[in-house]
Amino acid sequence: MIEIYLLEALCALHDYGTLSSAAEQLHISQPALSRSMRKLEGLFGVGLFERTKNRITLNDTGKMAAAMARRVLESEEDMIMAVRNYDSSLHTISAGYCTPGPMMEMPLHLSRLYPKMKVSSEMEDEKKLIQGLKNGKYGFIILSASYEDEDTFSILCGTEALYFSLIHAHPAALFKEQGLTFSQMNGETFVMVGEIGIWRDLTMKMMPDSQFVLQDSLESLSAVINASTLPAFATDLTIRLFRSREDSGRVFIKILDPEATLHYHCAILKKNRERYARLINFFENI
Amino acid sequence: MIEIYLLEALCALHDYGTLSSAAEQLHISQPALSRSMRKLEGLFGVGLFERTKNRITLNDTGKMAAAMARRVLESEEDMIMAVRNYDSSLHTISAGYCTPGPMMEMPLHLSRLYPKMKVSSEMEDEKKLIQGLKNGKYGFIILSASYEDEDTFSILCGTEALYFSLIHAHPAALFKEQGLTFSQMNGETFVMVGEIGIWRDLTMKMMPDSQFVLQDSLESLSAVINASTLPAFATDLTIRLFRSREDSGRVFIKILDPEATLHYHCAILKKNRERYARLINFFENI
DNA sequence: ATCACTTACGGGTGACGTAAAAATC
DNA sequence: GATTTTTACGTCACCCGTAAGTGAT
Repeated sequence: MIEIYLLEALCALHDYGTLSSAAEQLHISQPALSRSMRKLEGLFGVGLFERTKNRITLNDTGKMAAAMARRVLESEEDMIMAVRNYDSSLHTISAGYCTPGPMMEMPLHLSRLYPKMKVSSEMEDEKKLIQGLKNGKYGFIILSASYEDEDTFSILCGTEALYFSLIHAHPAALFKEQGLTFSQMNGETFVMVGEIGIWRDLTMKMMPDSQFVLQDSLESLSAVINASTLPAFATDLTIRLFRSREDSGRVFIKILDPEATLHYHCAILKKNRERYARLINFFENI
Repeated sequence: MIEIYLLEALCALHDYGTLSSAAEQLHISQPALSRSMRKLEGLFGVGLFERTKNRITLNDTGKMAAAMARRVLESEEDMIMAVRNYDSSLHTISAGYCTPGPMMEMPLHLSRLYPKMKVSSEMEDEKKLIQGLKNGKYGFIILSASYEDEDTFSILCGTEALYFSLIHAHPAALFKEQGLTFSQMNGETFVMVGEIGIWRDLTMKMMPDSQFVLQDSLESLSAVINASTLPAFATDLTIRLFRSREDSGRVFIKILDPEATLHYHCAILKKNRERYARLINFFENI
């Protein structure tokens, strides 16, 4: 068989036209490349070059061989990447989420449950999550409702309750103990992160008269929240995760509407039940 | 990049299951193969094997890598064959013929006109010849009639006249000087080769009441002809080519019908006119 | 004179084989 | 004890680089 380095050399010669420049490109000496080309002709058993005394050019066969060699090189490159990706996929748990809360929380649990696995997280709308679960993109997905079909089962895996985040001076801050409803705050202007999954549709639907100032990321959000007096949102989960960072002058008031509490369900393909046994067991013992 | 010999080693291990038997198959020592597999893992940057103390097996990634490696090897093999075939095609003149006469005669001329070229000859019906000319299978074709279209031109390149070949004792042998017509021999039984292209359709059409004893090859035909008293066929061309071999007791009588003389035309793609200039010139000077 | 390819020669990397050890069946 | 893999070590092939030579621009 013909070794790869010879094919690479042939392609380099095809690309750069002369032995010298191709050799430079390949980081080898020019005589070495000259020898390789001779060797290549021997292995093919076919003439590939027109040689004059101080010039070597690819003949028709040589050009054709270079073109085909490039395809072989590409196919090898593809193979290497495919193998690496496959190996990587065997060592990573890919999860899809409908909201940022679980997406922030789950990797902590996963890295404890599967110490040797890498974790990859992604937020998408629920339709794409289900699609990705079925085509293998995700190992499991976190939805806001149960999902079952012939290939798929799901289990309840937690809840997340929405809160208003208000400055103490806000009139509604008085409702701290008793809670508020969406309708009571309808019409106010809120600060909100763009990437909050289904929360966004929910709040817009429940408070159709409100305006929402969107922020790109959680970082800029907390800056704006701290600097502004506008109401914002939090959830029990984010309050717990970030409480230590900033108790700074905001009061969190539970939203009483049942829609304000999401019941998360983890959906997994039935054929993968075994692989995610530890995760399932973890959810069942919450 | 990963060299081919490593991929071959991986595939051998996949096929034979153990290092020892794979090494034997590859004609290398077993430790050498062991090292190669370690090197391969290094190059992929990925584990490919499950190793116990005295057993090595491909893991999932390894099996997948072996499968993909095999495809790379096949693609390289294909490339090598394609290059060799392409080179060969550049150095051979492929011709298609409608009858055996020119097919026997032309290679002699061709090897003189194109001393460095190989010659490949084939007999087919005229429809397939034209098809083959257009798709590049043939460099030129010899037809029994002129053929011209937007891509193709043809030139008259010779004639071949059909003769009856009779034993001297045959009554019709008396017509030696004056010739015979198909109708005069219609009804007789002839010995005939199977592979004579359009001659066969012609004789059957012109002598619908005759029977034709078919022989596989020219060799068996001449044996049968010599041993038998049945009439047979010859042409000016075959008489000239084989006369030296056997003047043996047969008389050749020209067939007078105009259909018995074929006017051969050589068809060539217009784009190849330059390439076949010597051949065209040869035909024009006959 | 410079550039480009080839030939010639010496050196080093690395792939190989042999031998031996370790472990499993 | 037979088989299989790994480790260790010495050898050899082969690919490489330097240097010199030839011919063309």
